[in-house]
Amino acid sequence: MITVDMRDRKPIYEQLIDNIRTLAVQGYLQPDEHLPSVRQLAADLAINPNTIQKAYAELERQNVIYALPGRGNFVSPNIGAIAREERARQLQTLRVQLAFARRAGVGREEIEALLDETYQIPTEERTGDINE
Amino acid sequence: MITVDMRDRKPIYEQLIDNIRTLAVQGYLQPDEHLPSVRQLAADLAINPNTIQKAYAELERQNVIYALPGRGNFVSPNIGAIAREERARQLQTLRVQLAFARRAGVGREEIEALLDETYQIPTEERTGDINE
Amino acid sequence: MITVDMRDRKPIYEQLIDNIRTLAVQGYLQPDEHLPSVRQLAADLAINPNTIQKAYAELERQNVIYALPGRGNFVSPNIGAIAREERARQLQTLRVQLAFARRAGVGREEIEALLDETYQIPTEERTGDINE
Amino acid sequence: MITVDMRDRKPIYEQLIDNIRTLAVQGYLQPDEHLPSVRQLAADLAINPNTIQKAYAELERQNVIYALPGRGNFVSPNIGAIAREERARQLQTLRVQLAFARRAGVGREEIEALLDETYQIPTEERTGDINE
DNA sequence: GTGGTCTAGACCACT
DNA sequence: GTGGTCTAGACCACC
Repeated sequence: MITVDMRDRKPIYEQLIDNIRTLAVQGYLQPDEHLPSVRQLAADLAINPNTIQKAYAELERQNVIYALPGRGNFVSPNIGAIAREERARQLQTLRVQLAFARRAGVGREEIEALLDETYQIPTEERTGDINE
Repeated sequence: MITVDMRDRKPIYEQLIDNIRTLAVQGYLQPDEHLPSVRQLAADLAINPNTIQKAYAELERQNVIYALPGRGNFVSPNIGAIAREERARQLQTLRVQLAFARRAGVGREEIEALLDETYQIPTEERTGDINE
Repeated sequence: MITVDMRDRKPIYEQLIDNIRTLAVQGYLQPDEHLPSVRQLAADLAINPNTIQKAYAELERQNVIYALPGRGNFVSPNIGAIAREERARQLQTLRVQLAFARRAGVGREEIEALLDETYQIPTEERTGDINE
Repeated sequence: MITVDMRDRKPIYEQLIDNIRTLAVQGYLQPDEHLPSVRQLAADLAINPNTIQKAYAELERQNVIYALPGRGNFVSPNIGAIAREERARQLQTLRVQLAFARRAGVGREEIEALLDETYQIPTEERTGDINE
């Protein structure tokens, strides 16, 4: 689901880019899937069509989508490879950052806590065995 | 204990910087503690004094140690505060990087594996007690 | 023009750092301008390449220049912003120091004299036109 | 005249120290001159006597004044020498700072402007010749 | 060719 | 003894 948060200080077109990119990279969008048209999405989100166009243009530049003039915008057929590259890069960066954090004296428990925070596991699920 | 690995492609002086910085930041070195002299450490590690000097100079620039010419090199008295700032900065960077990794589709299990790798839990301990 | 004074008690590499930094900050060096190679400058100034290398390394750490291994050393493209920040910082420090000096009983005439000394106005120019 | 500014974020006893030190160093107080008693000054400034005492104690430690128990506090007979040392030190520091500022690209006119600001010459006095 | 690292050996100023 | 600077000469990886 594509959404935007007007109160967020991040520009709307950046929210759109991150949003669609994440959906594509995480496999929620299929290769060559037809994306909503600029006008349609602008109407749905009550946003200026120019903003949508700006986001689509940047996504095309990133090879995440491609445009067929007069037909619409589609998810790149290479989206799988792009996703794999992105994953590998983030994983490598994370490996390095973990080493830095450990060297700075950060304990494993603290990182586990960050993980809980990042993956947003509600307290009920985590401590569910109390009531089972 | 200060050591260097000649086979490591990382420069010796960088190994020394990271090594001593970690010792100081993790509390193994006391504030104002007297470090081995340039010549002494060079002899102990079978390394040229210039290389030790290069490492000590950079550590002084980072405010991790301070030098009294004619007296020796000493752990900075502010080392505690420096360590805390470093920890906070690395933790914040890690939080951001974890969010990026998750958005790229990295699963929590993969990060747990990286954690095992980072904190160097021997394979025996990690898998042994599960099914035995 | 980059020069060094062997008779000066200030270390050669510090002279080089100050010298090049001043040239860059005052706009005599263009962003991304190619600096003399380590060996070339060493030959020109009749100085050991290691000393040049030490100066270049510190300038890179200060973000005044950047190195492309195998290509050479270049003036930082951000040199303009770096110069502006430096100027503002020095001006503020000077403002504080002037207040201290005045409180210590230093008169304005003495500071004017220091200014003449600092900006090296030849005696002829300074006194000549007053009574002539 | 000894004054304090309650709204200033600088501690009152530091204001007192700077204030009295400046008066002594600038020659407004004579060697061996009798300073107001702790109680008298406390009453005049509507300040706790302990604060006055703390300031007098620090000034005695700096050899700016000396205390005769039961008699009172007096300006040090060496105040002249102390003032000269202080002046010389501030002048030297200023000389160095001026060199730094010049190297950062600060022009002489800017420093002249700072001087006007520091020595607080009202515009009327400076441009007095307009109405003379 | 370039920057970057390391070694060996020397000298200085300071404690 | 200590840190700090400098030289001379070598080797590596990269372009």
